[in-house]
Amino acid sequence: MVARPSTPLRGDRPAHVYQALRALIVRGQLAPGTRIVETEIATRLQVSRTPVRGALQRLQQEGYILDSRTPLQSRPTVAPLTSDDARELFLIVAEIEGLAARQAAMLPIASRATLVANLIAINTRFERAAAAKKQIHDLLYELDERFHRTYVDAAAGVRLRALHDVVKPQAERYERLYVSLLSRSLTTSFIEHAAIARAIKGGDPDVAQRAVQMNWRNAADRLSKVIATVGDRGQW
Amino acid sequence: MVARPSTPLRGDRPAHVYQALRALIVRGQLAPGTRIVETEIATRLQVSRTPVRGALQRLQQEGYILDSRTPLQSRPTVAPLTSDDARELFLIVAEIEGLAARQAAMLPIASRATLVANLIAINTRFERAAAAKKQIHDLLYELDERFHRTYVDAAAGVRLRALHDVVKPQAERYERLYVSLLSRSLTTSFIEHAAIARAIKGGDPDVAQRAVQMNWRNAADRLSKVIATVGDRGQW
DNA sequence: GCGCACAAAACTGTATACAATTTAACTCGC
DNA sequence: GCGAGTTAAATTGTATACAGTTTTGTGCGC
Repeated sequence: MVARPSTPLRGDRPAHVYQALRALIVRGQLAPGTRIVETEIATRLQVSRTPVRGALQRLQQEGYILDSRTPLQSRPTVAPLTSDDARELFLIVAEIEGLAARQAAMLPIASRATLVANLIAINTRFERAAAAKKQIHDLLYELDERFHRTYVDAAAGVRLRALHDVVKPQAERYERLYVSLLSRSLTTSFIEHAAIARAIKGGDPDVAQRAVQMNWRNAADRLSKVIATVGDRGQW
Repeated sequence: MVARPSTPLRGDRPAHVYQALRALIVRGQLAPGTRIVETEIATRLQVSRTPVRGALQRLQQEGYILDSRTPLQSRPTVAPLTSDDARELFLIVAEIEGLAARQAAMLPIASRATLVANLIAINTRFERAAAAKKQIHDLLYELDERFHRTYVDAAAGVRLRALHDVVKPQAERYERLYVSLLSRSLTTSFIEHAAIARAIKGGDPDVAQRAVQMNWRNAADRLSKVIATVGDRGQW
């Protein structure tokens, strides 16, 4: 009897709008700088403005949307992608995941062994994908992401994981945009991942934390250089 | 002509509700575990449910409010205060402020000198307040908070500062609750602060970062022990 | 043709009405 | 008296109406 089966259920509408919009922003279909209009989104997604409003507030708080305030009024736009922002974001991820790795290294020996085995397995696939003649960017991204998520999920508490869930996807905006430009440095990534796995296995919190920080700080350097070359997006 | 001069202006209502509720939660007037009802708050603050809704969503995302989900429904309650949560929260603050200190140590020498002078000045007042016969808890808290905020504001970028603004106030819930129990360890805090200032002055990022992390990790240890003794609040 | 003034349209903030669903209360039977 | 079932109250999710602002468009004077 329902008009369209895809209509989100009561209670899921805000989440639905949130995910739809976030996907559009992360994948670049909503370009940086684009103005966002509540009514337009509401119409397109077949819901009222109320759930849209909730989703927009969340996106804004998480940093996907900015208030481009003219004199004294808020007008939401898609956040731009800049070299400075990329660097800062990656450094923050370095700390969050570094803390997770630190706690992973303090896990009891049994769970640590399982975790390390998983990490090595993922990294092996990562190596193969990076060495392939024809690199599949989506796969490479997916494996890198999964590697990091594995030890975060294994060791982080609720708060740290929540923070990770909010911050990490924003790095995806940059990673997806520049993954083709960064594929050269994937061998380095593989080596750094191996170091992380070794450190967690060794059980030294400081070493594990530093290994992760190193990985992300290097990525921050590489990425911000690339962006500075190619030029910022959504900023003029 | 307006009924009450205190009525918030158009556009400020959600922020107003947010701050009012957050203050109530942080100061413990809204006890952990308390059920939060939209209509009740709307009535009390003389606004409609719409701005209340926005404020609640934000509070929830930031961790002040939880969804105590019965079968499949969301029912917001004030988040409990537990030993585990305190520890995790403080460890996260350690990383965020550690990163800020790291970047403070990389500031140009001139701004660094000013910053360090400010830090030392604040810490001197802190020492005096801690040594006073009759400790004023509010003042001690305020000085500690200002010490850390000083180098964060001086060195952190927009993203890191935003993160700090969201995470740090939550630590306040614990600090205020247990400040009387922790006042014994204030001398230690003074020494740790001095170490932080020295490290930033020295210009070594790693040392500065570690000094801050040490400060917060120690605080995490002390606090979680105290809580474990006294017992968790809002959890049963 | 250019700029300024005014009017119209668009958009957001807020309030409120309505619907769906959960929670509480109450009654009836045992 | 106690429990199950049923009904009433409360609460949230959603939509929509309305008001205040900002933006856009248009025409007039110069």
